[in-house]
Amino acid sequence: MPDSVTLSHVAREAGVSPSTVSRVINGTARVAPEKERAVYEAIRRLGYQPNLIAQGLAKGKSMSVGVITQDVASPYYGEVIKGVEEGLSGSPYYPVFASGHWRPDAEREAFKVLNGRKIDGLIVMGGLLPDDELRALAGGLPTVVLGRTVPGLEPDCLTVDHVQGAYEATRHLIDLGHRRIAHIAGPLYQQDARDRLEGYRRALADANLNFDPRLVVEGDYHEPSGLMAVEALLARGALFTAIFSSNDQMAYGARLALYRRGIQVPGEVSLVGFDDLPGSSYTTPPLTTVAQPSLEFGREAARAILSKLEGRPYAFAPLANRLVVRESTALLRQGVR
Amino acid sequence: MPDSVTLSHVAREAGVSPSTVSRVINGTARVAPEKERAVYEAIRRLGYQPNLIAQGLAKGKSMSVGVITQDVASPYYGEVIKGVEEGLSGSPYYPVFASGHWRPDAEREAFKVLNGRKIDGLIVMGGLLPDDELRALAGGLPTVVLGRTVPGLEPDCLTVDHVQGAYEATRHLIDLGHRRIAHIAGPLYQQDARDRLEGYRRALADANLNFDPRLVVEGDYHEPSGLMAVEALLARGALFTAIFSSNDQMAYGARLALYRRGIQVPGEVSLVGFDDLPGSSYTTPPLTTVAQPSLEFGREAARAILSKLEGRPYAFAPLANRLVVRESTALLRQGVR
DNA sequence: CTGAAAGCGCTTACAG
DNA sequence: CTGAAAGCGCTTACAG
Repeated sequence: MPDSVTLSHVAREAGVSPSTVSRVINGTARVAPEKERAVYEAIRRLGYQPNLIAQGLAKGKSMSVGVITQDVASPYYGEVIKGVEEGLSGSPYYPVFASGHWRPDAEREAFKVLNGRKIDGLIVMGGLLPDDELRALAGGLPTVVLGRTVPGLEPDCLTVDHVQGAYEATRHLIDLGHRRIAHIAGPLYQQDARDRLEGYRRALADANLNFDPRLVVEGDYHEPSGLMAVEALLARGALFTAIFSSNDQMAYGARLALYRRGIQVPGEVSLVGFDDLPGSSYTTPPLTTVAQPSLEFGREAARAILSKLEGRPYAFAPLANRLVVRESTALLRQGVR
Repeated sequence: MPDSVTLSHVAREAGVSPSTVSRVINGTARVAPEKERAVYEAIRRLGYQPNLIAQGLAKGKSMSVGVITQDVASPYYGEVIKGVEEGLSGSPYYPVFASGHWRPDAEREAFKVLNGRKIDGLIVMGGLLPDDELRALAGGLPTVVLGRTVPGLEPDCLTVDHVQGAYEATRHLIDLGHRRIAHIAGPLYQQDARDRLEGYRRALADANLNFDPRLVVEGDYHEPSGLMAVEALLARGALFTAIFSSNDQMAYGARLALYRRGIQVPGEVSLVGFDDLPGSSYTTPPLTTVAQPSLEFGREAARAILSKLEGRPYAFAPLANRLVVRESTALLRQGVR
């Protein structure tokens, strides 16, 4: 932190008191036009920039909002983070990130750090912190929770309906004539993974198709688990003509497993993902998937926290997933498998 | 910022002066064992957490390092950011991110914000800020520049040798028998894109192959431009049996263009990328590419800035790209194209 | 070893 | 409209 020009310097330069300088900067009280001009002039001349740290201490707020994310390098969270960044830009608030790495203790640690930095608000993206701890946090701080619904905290929770998204994906496969549809589930300790499994089951049920547990394998949302899931399915002799993967990354893995086995997509097996990652329109073939409004998700979270910070309650805009049909799904060809 | 327990509360509770509490917290002077114990006890009982903002103001340092990144949601930067995060964790310093979006004015703005937050050090990832501005920044603040070399600032700049990486990629293709190798370049206003083009040219020259400008197309490092590049190549009737793409994302685009035309990879055209994004081992076929040590890149930056913050000079550990041969490249088949 | 005091750079009642 | 003063929560010479 190099020595820098302070408010007092500006005051001296402008021939007014520090209080006055503060007032013109914050527009917090009427100031004589000449003085105002003098202050602005001095600011310009000195290249003065307010010390946000000092401001924070004096005002009792740091003008920052903490964001607990799980993995900055994940393509999905990357988009959400970007949305938060965009949503906050232009406001006086600044995001400060901390990673939970999907470990409750890391999340607690992240919160402690953020708390020490006196954040004014908190955005929690998913995570595994128990509901009651989340409620405690939200009790002490304006909070927005992304991707999970915490009982008692509903108005602060923003989620997208994954059941519906998964339902549509499965329905799409059924409409194409598929009857034996495998599902690569996400880690079932996560709400969204359970929801997507549920959507899959409902679509089957509504089409009078039996749910066959031998057709579902649990993965961990990463590519290798998608590959292993297909291997597992094949190893157990499961018959299927389509796969609904709980996210795109696992679908990539599944795609590769199929490729290695020489199984055509979508010729022999149709494949649907979930998330619509940026790369999914560039897989071969381009992946049919459920698009999540991840950028908008982040923006919406930013808007919500901004409102709350100003003491206004906020009603989330409804956000919906939507199926994007590309080229990895096709009509069931009779006689295959 | 909810009302919280302050140092004075702890002092009162422990029956000592605030100074003493500060001293035991910071281990900044010897304190009588009983008092020390009393203080710790009080801290525990009250759940006290130091206010980093106030500490920052008093100490004249904020214990934070600013990180100017270009795009948080890019898969490549995501990894680097993660590396920085990891490298800083465990230290008392905390990263604060700001995005430059590859626009000099946005970078300036980002720096202003960070400056207002009184960061103690700065990590600049790439970007388009003119060299002299970067030198000015580095003059006022411990700085580490990633991915570009600024004249006069060499000891603060960490780069990987892209010329060498591109050379190896091209060489690999040549070794496979390819003679007509197309190159999809990155945006040539970026140093790394120019370096990779240079590596391509050198490898050709060393193999006594002519450089054919009709075989190179400039893209923008994103998928669509890779697709368009192949279209352009095809449209101009260029003959090639291999493509070296300046990054993986454009290679994905190229792959799709080839797929659409029914051109086999690697049967008819071999394809090499650069970056080794997490998804590249899961494309079909898995992509041969030049692996960048992106995570390590970020960690190294963190180590460097930490050293500098403690006043110790730092010599960067050498970081190298390495070719990862997967399945998108194959021996030239005679008679094709 | 330890406390009282001053100070970090701001803001904000309080007077006028 | 405007200045002097107190205060935000810490740290750190300065005395003792």
